[in-house]
Amino acid sequence: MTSSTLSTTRSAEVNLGNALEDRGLRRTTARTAVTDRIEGLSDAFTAEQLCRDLPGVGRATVYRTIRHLVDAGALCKLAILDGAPMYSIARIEHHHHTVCSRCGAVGEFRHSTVERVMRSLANEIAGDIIGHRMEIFITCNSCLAELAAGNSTING
Amino acid sequence: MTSSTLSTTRSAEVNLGNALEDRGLRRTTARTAVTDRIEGLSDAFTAEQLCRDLPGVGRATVYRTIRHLVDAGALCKLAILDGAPMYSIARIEHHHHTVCSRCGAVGEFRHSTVERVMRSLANEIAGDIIGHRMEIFITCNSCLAELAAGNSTING
DNA sequence: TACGATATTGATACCAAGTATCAGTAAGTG
DNA sequence: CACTTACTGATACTTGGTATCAATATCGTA
Repeated sequence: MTSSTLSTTRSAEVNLGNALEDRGLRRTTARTAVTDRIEGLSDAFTAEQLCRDLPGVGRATVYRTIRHLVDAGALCKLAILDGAPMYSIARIEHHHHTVCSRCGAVGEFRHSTVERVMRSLANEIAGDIIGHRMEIFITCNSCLAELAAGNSTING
Repeated sequence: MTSSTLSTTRSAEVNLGNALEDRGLRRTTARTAVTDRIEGLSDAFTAEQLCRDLPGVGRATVYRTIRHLVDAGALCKLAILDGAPMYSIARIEHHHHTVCSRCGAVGEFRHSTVERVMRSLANEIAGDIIGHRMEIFITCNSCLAELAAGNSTING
């Protein structure tokens, strides 16, 4: 649903099929079904969700394709505290995620200060920094709107 | 093994048993075994690890106790990208984690700039920020030392 | 365009992590 | 001590994901 307002650089150049081909993988109908589906999604997704959406493609193939895409750097894998990992198309080179804790919508953002902080932390951390991950938990705008509009949808 | 050099505020006041009692839970032998074991660990751990260490305590009880401790805020749960979530005693009020991607050692650190960045991000993110998580992936000092010392241990 | 080596598929079985169930047991109370 | 209630843990189950492997699709080449 809502994605972060900033840095939603939805570059048209994202092509998951090419990402696979670039790794020497064949362009098969099953893989195309998976990549097309992913490209059609606006939000982050789980592997199981994709399996449900593509009953014609075997579970193993869905999982394998996702793994290839992650290896290719075309998808990024998000560790979710409770529940299965989620994946989102890596449209932005290095970025972080917002996760709405009400509806689960995931957005991407980039903030140069975060990178600067990382560099300054290098002096204080024992060991070599090889990467980082940051997730910001939010209540997204559409959820805030729903909540403001009389909580009509929350009675489950 | 190695934990981050900074902010290892190993305050003696940490008592997981009390944390459970404060929530109205009984102080049973099984729970005491679990909390004692956790307090004896210097590193973050997984639930399965704890089960192996405590063959006298049922799996269900280990998992239940961990869940209670997390709910009580006495343990923090770390989402690991590949593998089971890890837990560490929440010694520091708000902190982040370093995870050695070679040996898995988890350290804690706190950095005021991170918090300041969060506040500045509030203006740029669509929605209400309700929390964040940051993990820094490192190669820890002891792994660096091992690597430097002729890679003798890496042949598995 | 047909051939054939090779990559891919997907049904199945499997594994690991974690939860629900529930009869039996332990804690705490009077 | 008796009794209520919380807790335990063996078991069975669920979920997320991977290994296997015979059958099949791809794609470079003749």
